[in-house]
Amino acid sequence: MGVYEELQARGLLAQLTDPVMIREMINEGKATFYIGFDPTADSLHVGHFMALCLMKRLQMAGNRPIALLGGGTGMIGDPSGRTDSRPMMTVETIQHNCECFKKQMSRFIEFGDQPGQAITVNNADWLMDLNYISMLREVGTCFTVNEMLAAKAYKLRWEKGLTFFEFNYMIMQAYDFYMLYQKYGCQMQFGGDDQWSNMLAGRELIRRKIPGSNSEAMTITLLTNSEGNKMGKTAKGAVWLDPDKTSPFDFYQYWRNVGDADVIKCMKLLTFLPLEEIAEYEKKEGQELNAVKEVLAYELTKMVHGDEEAKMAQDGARKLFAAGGADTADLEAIKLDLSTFRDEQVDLIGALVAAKLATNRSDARRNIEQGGVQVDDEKVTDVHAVLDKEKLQGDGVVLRKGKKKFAKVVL
RNA sequence: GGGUGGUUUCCCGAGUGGCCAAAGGGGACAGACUGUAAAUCUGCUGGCAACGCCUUCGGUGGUUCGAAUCCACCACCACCCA
Repeated sequence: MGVYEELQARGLLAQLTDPVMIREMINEGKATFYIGFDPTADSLHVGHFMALCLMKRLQMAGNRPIALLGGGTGMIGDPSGRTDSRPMMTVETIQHNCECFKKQMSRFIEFGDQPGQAITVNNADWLMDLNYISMLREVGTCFTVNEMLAAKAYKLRWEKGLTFFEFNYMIMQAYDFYMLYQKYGCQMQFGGDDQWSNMLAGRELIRRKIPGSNSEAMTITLLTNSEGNKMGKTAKGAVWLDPDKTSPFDFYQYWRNVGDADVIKCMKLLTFLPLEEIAEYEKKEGQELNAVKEVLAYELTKMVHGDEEAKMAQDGARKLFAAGGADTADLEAIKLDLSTFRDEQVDLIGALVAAKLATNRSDARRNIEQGGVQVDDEKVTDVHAVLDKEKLQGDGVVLRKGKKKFAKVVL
């Protein structure tokens, strides 16, 4: 089975310009391809991770990846598939984010000068110095506004408006492909499915500028759950790959808690587990799926944070959610500052806030009133409850809010 | 450049002088049921030393016993016409 077939079997392929051609190119393992990453934040997230995995898969098949950092396109911001325009970033932020991306990427992809090794390029190198008039004459003539407006990716913007500024994004990305084609013989561009319009524009540009040229584009499925919503997002924001932004434990938990309907899909799309193994998991039903979710969470955490962190996250989670009560012995204790409490009394409300289990005192009070708070496995419903000082000075007290939030506090 | 409409709590969105900490929905959080899932049902959702007090309805100033609501100016946004 070639890479192409593997990708297909995993359900990764979304849209392709020429399936036969692409299949031949990537299976043979001699292709040079690129994937673009705009530095929209100081850490990669799950969506990027999928793209990196694709890179890795293709690299393992012998192809040469180019990771394109969008130091130039980041100056604009891709409006594709978005309802709102992106906030404008300063040059410093963009540079900083590019650095962060680079660092994280090198954990997954092998970069270097040897054949088969990946390279990074930054489109700021050619986009920033473009001259408006010569750009219009050189590239602007290759596109009609009619065509550009027809792009599905802008549909969401009909209501809220699309600025001319953002409208140009497509041209910039097209220009990237054109540049990489010339400089590196890069014949293929891959990316998320929301990039399709932009990728086609690039292909179009190459076709018009370079007679006899041939370039292809392919998109991979966006990671959505069974309800059609984007995965990798929580109420607090994205699930980041940076351990300082999303701890390995939270990362693990995110995948441990995916819906039943999404486990197998995630496994196929995100892990490198062999398809035969996944086929076995696919037979599981109901409660048995919990074991499959553990495998998924472990695998992903291992890839992103390493073996050790993955084991720790798994152990921690198992202990916390063990039947017959949580094992909280290993919880890291949070030291309380007595001077922040009144009358030298550690009230439960204050302790919950100090342990960050509640955002403020009102929130803590509500949770207590609703029976969501436990102190050392005892439900407490008295909002005026005070914690035992001797215990606090000894082993500490374990606070629990809801089913999944624990904290240990000591004095 | 001209015209019209708008800016409300995390988001959407009601509210056009007191009964407004502000309907309804979404989301979040908690409870029940469970499998650390989903669905469903219930509660809850500005803050505080909490049957009370304090701060909020784009900004500033004003009218009034009383303003999210009325007036003036400013800022921003949307749509239509050019």
